[in-house]
Formats: sequence, structure tokens, C-alpha cells
Amino acid sequence: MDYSFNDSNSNQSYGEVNQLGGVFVNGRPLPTPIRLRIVDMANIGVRPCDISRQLKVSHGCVSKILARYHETGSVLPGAIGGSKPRVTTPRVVGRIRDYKVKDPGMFAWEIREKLLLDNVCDKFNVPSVSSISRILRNKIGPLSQPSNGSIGGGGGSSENSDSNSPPPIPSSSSSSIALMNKHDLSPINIPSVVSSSSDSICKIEPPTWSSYDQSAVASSYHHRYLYPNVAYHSTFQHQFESAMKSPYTGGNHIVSNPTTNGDISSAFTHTHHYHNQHNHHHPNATVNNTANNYSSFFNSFPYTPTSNFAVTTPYYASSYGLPLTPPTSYK
DNA sequence: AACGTAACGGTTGAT
DNA sequence: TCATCAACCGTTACG
Repeated sequence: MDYSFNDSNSNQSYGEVNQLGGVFVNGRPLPTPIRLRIVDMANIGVRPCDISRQLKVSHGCVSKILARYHETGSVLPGAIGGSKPRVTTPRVVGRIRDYKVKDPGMFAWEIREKLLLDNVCDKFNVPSVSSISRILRNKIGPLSQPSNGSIGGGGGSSENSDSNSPPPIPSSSSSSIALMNKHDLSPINIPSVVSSSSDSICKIEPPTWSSYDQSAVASSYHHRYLYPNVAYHSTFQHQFESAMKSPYTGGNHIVSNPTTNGDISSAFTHTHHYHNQHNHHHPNATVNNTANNYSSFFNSFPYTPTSNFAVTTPYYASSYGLPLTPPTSYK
């Protein structure tokens, strides 16, 4: 798909119109502000059927988003794409790491044979040599630079072998966690046992707003929403990416670089695709390459675990009932 | 009239 | 680098 927006040619249009007259992009999530709007309206007592009509979102979609919100506390879409690790489970990766730590000169094919020898894998699920090479390259990397006390001789082996590449989950009894994969850890799938602490890391956006700062935005065409206290966990990076890369956005234009102290206020804007692109671009958007903007933004994860997370959204078409006006109780 | 949900055509991204 | 395919998407239609 062509998600590159030519500023000079606003004739480009994509998306379809549903029976209610609302615009959607087949296969892609609704923009986060609309999802939030659905939840906001439900919270103040608007019936789902009325939400559907007002926002011009199908009632099936409203039902699904509300059901998920009530079940998980998150309005964000699930993780799209990717695939579960079929053979390179965390346990296997951990063992590969152990082998490599003990003998850095080990070849991938030797590691493969040792996985079989040690009964870590059988012939049906042992990773290929190329998979092992990729694991060594991407997930383990140079072993000479462990940031946590490489001097100790033990190489931080922690003989449990569960200290491997997937993001560490804070609580941890290793029992069920070890069997989980990325999808299992997504906010919508995460089991309650993992989120036992009061500040659940499951909730990407808390149910309340701490502020609604419209005046601070540079353009009157944009409204800024603050997502307070986003409990960032690297496991959820995919969630953020998936949500923020909605095709309704004309690229996630960075309006200020994330700073090292975790303040990413006004981190980027969403530009509505059928808005007048060249008129409403954020003035600070310097690069129009979506991929570059995007990766430069997200590569700087992780932020501090509870940093504020801000999204600047455009002035949406009135058909959506936007811009959002938070209930007074949120102000 | 409301709404839960399966079918459908679509996109995504780790393997 | 590229294809695969299982995850998810929102809409539609049915009950």
C-alpha cells in the first residue's frame, strides 16, 4: 500500500465509506482518538447504538472496542502481524546464549547440534542454522558488552537461563511466563497474574485524563491529548507502533524529539488523510518520510517507565464528532 | 430497535 | 531479500 503522502498532491484518497457514511480503511484499526471517543461516550452514558451513529462507526466495531475496553482497560488495537516464535522460544534463545557465553567461538551448526544433544530441542523443533545465526546476530549480539557487570566471570549466567532476550517481566515467577510469547504478552492477552501489581503494565492508557492541553499546541488545527503515566514496557512497543501507524495518519510527524528524560510531549502529530494535507501539516514537521520519522521515534524506546505520552491529533472532520472534548470530570 | 458475533476481504510483520 | 501465514482489523449481515 502506498501510505506515503504527497503534500503537493492532495488528490490522493484511499479508504472506504461504510453504510453510515463514515470513512474506514479496510484491514486497519480505527485511529486512536476515535477509539477513545467511543469509550468516553460510553463512560458518560451514551448508548452504543448512538455512539455508532454519531461517530459513523459500525455498531459491530463499537461493540468490539467497548467489550475489549471493559475486559482489559485498553482501547488500543491488538498486535497486528508478526508471528509467534515457532522454534526459537525464549528457553531456546536462552540456551543458545549460554552456549555462546561459555564458548564464544562456537559455530551456529555446533550450537544446533548441542541443542539436540542436550535435549533442548528435538529434530522437529530445532532451529535451523540460519535461525541460530540470526538469533546470535539480532537477539544476543556481541557478548563482550554486557552492561551488567561482565567482570564477574560468571557472565551473568544466572543458571536459570531465563534471562534472555525477550523483555523481562517485572514480577516473574518464571513458571508460566517462560512459555509466553510476544502475542501472549500483548495488553489484550496478558493474564492477570502478570499484572498483579496495582499499576498494571497492561494499561497503555489509563482510564482517566490528567490534563487536556489544547492551548499548548502550535496549530489551531490540532488538539493534543495527554496519555498520563503510560507504563511503557518494551513488550508493548509493537502495540504503540501498530496503533500509531494507522493509515489514517499522514505519517507520524515528529514535532519534537524525545528527550532523554522521558518527556515526549508533542512527540508527533496525526494528520488525517482526507484533511487538507498541505494546509494542516504541523509546521515543525521536517521530514515527510513516514518510515524514517517513525523509526527514529520508536527506536528511542524505552522511555522511562511512567513518562507521559502525548499524541497530537488533528482537527477531525465533524462527521466523527471530533475534536474530542473530555467530560468535565476529566479536566 | 439493540447488539453480539461469524464471515469476509483486507493488512501486517516475525519467522 | 522474499514468501509465508497467523495474528489482527472494521464492515456487513444474520439472529
